[in-house]
Amino acid sequence: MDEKIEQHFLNTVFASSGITKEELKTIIPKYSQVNFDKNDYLLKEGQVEKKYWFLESGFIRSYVVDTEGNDITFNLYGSGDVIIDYPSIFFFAPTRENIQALTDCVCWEITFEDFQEMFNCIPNYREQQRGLLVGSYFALKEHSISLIADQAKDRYLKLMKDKPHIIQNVSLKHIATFLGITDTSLSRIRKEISS
Amino acid sequence: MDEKIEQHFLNTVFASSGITKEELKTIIPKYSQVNFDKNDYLLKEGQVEKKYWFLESGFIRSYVVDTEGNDITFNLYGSGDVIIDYPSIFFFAPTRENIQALTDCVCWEITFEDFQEMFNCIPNYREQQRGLLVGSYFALKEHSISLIADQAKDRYLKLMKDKPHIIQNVSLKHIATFLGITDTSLSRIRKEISS
DNA sequence: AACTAATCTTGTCATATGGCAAGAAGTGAA
DNA sequence: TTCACTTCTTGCCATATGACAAGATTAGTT
Repeated sequence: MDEKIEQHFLNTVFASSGITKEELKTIIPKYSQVNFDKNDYLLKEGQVEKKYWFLESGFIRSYVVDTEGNDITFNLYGSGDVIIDYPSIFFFAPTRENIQALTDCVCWEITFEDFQEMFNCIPNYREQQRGLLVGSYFALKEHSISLIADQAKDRYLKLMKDKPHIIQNVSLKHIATFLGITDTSLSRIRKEISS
Repeated sequence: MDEKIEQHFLNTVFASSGITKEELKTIIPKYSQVNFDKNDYLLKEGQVEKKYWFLESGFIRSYVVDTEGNDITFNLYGSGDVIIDYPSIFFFAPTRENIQALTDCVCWEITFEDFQEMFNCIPNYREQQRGLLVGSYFALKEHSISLIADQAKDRYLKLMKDKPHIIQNVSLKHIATFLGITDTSLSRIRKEISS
């Protein structure tokens, strides 16, 4: 059992937090592994999310379709990322996002109930989760600011720096809408950078 | 006492929900009136928000200063809006926003503790708050999508439709950064629309 | 009223990005 | 392999928006 926990993907997730090995024995069993095939949906618009996920391997994107029918990538996820839709999970609201696997994926799922219970009872877990969730919220906020303040090229360079594995594994058109530009423009930006 | 409650600004806020008069007698006393002068800060970057507000009258903006020193308006608030910073209040994280009164303001403040207690104990309150908070979160999300998918002119028209009082009372430069454009461009958009 | 500062408008020009379409390259299926 | 399909690149041109600077207008202060 101990060895099993030590090898566990979630062990690496919780590694740099103050969570003890004893606590891990309580925490890790609350997570269950879920595998998604390429193109599977984790969540579809209108559903209520009652759980959230850690992505161990694979790539996932969330997107919305706006009133004019544009498919816009709202977020891109790679190994180690948390996949969560806040209003859905915290306020039981039907989501407006679609979350879809871009490749085969291995995820670790936890229900909101289990999350809440541990959040209340295990201070180290609380601290770790707090940091994680805040981080993921801020990333979205900063991306939104970047759409206003930065050039497309700078946004691309930032993404390259922060999430190189995304750049290498997600198709250009999805990255483009995430960055708020067309695939044509992104292709040109790539060319410019490579020279 | 009853009359006092009926005239109350918060009464109008809760009016269209299923909240009963009896419940209002519990709820309203948890809110306290706070007045801000023009230019006062409700929250400064780095602080932890332990409460949130309803804005009865006046105008407020939240902004961030990005790495290049640009002042970017993140949100604009008018009468009836909720002023809240999610990660700060739900995860006790230091905020990255500055929230500042643009005019003298009358606000109604509630602590997170009181909010939580009533959220748990009063189902009608829970429903009402859920709708409110989800709405305010979605508005930000849709704004972010609009920055990608829509022309600046369309964003302006949308704001004009949704929050005409903001257009009329907030300075052009703040509206411009909120819409993700320069004040020069917004001035031209206004001219174009008026003709 | 007079003065200063802030806000808004307008002109000229530069440039980032989009729209469209053709071709190239890569991918998957039979 | 071959064929269809998607993805990516590239060219040409249009256009939305920005940068900068000069006035005009408005608001705030003494």
